Amino acid sequence: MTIPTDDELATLGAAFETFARRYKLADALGPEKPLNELDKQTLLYIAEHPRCGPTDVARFLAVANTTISSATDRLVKQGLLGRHRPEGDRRAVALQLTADGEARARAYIAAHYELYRRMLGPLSPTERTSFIALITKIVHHED
Amino acid sequence: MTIPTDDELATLGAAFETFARRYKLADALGPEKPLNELDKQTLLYIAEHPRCGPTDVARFLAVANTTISSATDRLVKQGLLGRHRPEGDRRAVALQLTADGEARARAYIAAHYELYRRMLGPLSPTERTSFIALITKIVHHED
DNA sequence: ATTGAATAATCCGAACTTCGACATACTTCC
DNA sequence: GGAAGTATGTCGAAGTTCGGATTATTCAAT
Repeated sequence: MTIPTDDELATLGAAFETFARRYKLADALGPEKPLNELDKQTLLYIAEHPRCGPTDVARFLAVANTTISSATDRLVKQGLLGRHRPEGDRRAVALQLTADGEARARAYIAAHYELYRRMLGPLSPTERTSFIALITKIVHHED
Repeated sequence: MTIPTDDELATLGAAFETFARRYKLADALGPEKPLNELDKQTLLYIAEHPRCGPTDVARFLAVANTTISSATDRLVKQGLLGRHRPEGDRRAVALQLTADGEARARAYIAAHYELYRRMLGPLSPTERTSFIALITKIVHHED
């Protein structure tokens, strides 16, 4: 493999910094008070993994179990999440979003999509396809 | 402007999520205790803007002034940063990294570069150039 | 069947972080 | 000289994360 030049790396780094700074979710979606980052990630994970347990979330987000316990507490308190004891294993807890929680998750996803649209805006359709292909290639590579 | 398809957006979103999760700085650089995110950003900003003031940092990082006050306190306490009263305006404070601070900043930058190298690894030289050009185009666009 | 280890989740308290209100020191502008 | 404005810091309240104990349940092995 040829080695990227320092120049290339510097350009990429500068681009990423601006990227991260500019394309930030404006989390003032409505009258509801915004969730902190962990709670948002938790909400989104549960949206995609209904009836998962706190430990699954903790592993995925790489935080302590007790931290997820706090996060789910906050989400329950805000009426976005329900905790249920499944029949099979009564030690466990199955997390599931309420209707409000689902709506909130959908709103976040919509906001993400809007962000992606803005990102892709400056690119032509060909460039867009190319960009998506390249980043997908980067991500799909195991290392 | 043609509109990106939902499919494209979904692919891009999935890629970004994996991207953010995978390419995360392992901040265990050495025997020193790792800096928290804000302190790291502060360190890097000061590295690039020597003799800047706390308010500059606060504006750039979009946090309260007192928060930067705490962050610089921590950095000073760890011997990475010095505060000086400039002659011109004695209300102000000029922030400047110590030798240790500079070394630490260089280490972070090196770690970033290493990360970028790993990212670009799966791409051919042509693809690499293309990717960097595309992301630069996205970022340079005013919207 | 019983007991002991393993597992899922939570409670509790310590440490840390962020930030708003207020305070302090200095500068600038009449 | 004094009022108003600017740069920064102090202090305390509120919120967050996490390790260590605790509770409840399941599993495994006798």
